[in-house]
Amino acid sequence: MSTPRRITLKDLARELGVSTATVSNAFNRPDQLSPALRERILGEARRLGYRGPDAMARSLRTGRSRIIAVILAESLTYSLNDAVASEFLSGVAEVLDTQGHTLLLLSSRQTQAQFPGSASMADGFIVYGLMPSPSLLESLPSQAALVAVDFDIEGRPAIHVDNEVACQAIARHALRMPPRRPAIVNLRLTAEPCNGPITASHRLLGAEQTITRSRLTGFYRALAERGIDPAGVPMWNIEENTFEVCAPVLEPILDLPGDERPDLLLCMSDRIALTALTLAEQRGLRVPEDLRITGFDGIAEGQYRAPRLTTVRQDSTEKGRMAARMILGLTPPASSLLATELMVGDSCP
Amino acid sequence: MSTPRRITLKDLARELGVSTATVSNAFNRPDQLSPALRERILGEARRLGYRGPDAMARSLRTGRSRIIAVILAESLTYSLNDAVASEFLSGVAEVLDTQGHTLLLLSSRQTQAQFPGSASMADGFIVYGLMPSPSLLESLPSQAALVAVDFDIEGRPAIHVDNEVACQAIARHALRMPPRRPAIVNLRLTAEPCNGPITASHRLLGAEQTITRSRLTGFYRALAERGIDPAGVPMWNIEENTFEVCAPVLEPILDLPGDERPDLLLCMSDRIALTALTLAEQRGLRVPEDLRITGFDGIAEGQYRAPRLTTVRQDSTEKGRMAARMILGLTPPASSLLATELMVGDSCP
DNA sequence: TTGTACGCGTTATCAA
DNA sequence: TTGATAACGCGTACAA
Repeated sequence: MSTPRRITLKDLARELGVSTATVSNAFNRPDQLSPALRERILGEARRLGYRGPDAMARSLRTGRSRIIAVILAESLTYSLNDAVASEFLSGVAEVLDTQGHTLLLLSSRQTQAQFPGSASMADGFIVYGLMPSPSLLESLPSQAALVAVDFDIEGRPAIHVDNEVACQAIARHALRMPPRRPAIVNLRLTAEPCNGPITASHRLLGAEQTITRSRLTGFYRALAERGIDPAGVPMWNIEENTFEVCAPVLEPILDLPGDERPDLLLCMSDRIALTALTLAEQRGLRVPEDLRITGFDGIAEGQYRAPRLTTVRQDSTEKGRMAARMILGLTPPASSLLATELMVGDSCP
Repeated sequence: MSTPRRITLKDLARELGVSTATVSNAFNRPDQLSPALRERILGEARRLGYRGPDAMARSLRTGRSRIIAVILAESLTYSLNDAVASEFLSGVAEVLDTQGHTLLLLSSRQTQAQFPGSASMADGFIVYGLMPSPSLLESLPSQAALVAVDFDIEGRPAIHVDNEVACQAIARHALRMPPRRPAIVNLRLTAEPCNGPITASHRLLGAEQTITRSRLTGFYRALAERGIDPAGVPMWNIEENTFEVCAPVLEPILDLPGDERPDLLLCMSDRIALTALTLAEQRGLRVPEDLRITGFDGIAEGQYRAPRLTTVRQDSTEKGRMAARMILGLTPPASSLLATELMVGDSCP
């Protein structure tokens, strides 16, 4: 018995009595050979069960894999369950699909110190949400295309949302009705991990490290405009944008006696705001009468419920599309800023 | 100026005056050379900026890419925003990560008739949710590892949840309090796409084509046990598990006059059930007093709200882990069945 | 313990 | 329009 080896382009060429170059052309450049010969080659290929040029060999030869990698800041488990990250990926996938490219998912939070070797096959990298550790970044092919999203990498194009303007706008809206006790719930803002109140002893991350710092600046501007001293507004911090992590931070706030409890919660994400909403409902607090709540993101879950969430919508899908177009060279690699949209719902009319 | 060509293993070997085999071994088989030499090689590699063996060349040589592809039934846009699919992917990613493998995302619903060529680089394929078209399946490398999830592919291992038993259990629970007008809301059950009532003229898909057929069988068994003729229970069908598609189907049901409106809705997914819950609340219907609702899946969104959803929890994450272990050969390739858990919430106490 | 030499399957170049 | 041939960068028998 001969070994049932997989059939290759070379086998096919030998079988047909033509050169490998011609077979290759039959698959890749139809204009380079006569239609008749091409037909004969394709027919024989089908007959012999040859599926076309091997992807790995082609990649080695051409130096391109037609794979684009997205490097997510959080674990895949978190990112895949997060509406904002998921929408972003949708946008990326949409463009890649139409361009015959394929999507590889990577995470900065992984068990290994380096990316798996297979990661470096990608033709380009979209880095989402957070600067990976320098060593991770080093392990990427140095000349690969790279686009940063929601943060900056020196010398690379970045895609941002105008966080500061957006937060100033939503805070302005909320402050049109003066709150007695406004409060801010931040997301990953402290230098050291912290789930709870932010005190004077906490150092905050800089604007180049986290988008939420820009959001806070927006809130502060609006507060100052209304003559409210931002320093007097109590703040809390949350490390992970999930119900499980948000709830224990928010519960004590809502359980404060009525004359200490905030009557306006400016939240840095819809997940935080929705968690607050759920917990408020469980406690019989009326929204917006007893408590007004604003979010950030504009995720579906906040809009398909009653009361609808007042929030700022960022078009994560479009952000993904932009990143993908840029990484594929469909768009010149230049940093850009996406606009946001204030969405007035029922949680803060 | 010489071209700044990327440095290769061969360059490194020449530079050091050792053979390529030795350099290769320094990276891949530390035991095959003296520690001293290995140190020298690794050091020089760092100095010259050599990042280790090229992934494509290695893949061509070894025939393995350390990439595992997941083929999703729906579009990536849908799948990434669906809690059940996302959890499944989390489970897959978790195992792949610990094994130094990488995750490629593919969808059966794409613009092209064939998968992009890069898809065939994957060492294995996890096919999730639905049989892809035969031509798509054909375009996969014939000898690649393959695992089906939530449906069957002849001659391949499959991973299932016990849909029938689960649905019989939850219907049994619901029917302990006899409903006056029970109804069933199905998901992708009709042979022809249908968003609305299912009539006698509709053909239904078979159990080998869709898991929801098994779910229906479970409901029917429980109904028959209670002496209710399943044929008399009105059914609706929904094609896509999103709020946008569910709502227009459910609204007319909830808008029926009180003496025609169902008082028990057996839903085939949590998304359907949650949409019904939201719409019911908007209409001032009391749940569970006026309307009892059950779901399927056990997604977080249904448990972190009031009233909590009565549902069946399937462990999608574990399903993903199993699929990944099997595709990596950590587990023998054999079909298996996951247990589910009845979760009694407030929507149908 | 280290080196030689071949082949993995393809595409690009150049010549016919 | 087609063919011959040299890379692409690496892994691994096998020999030394």
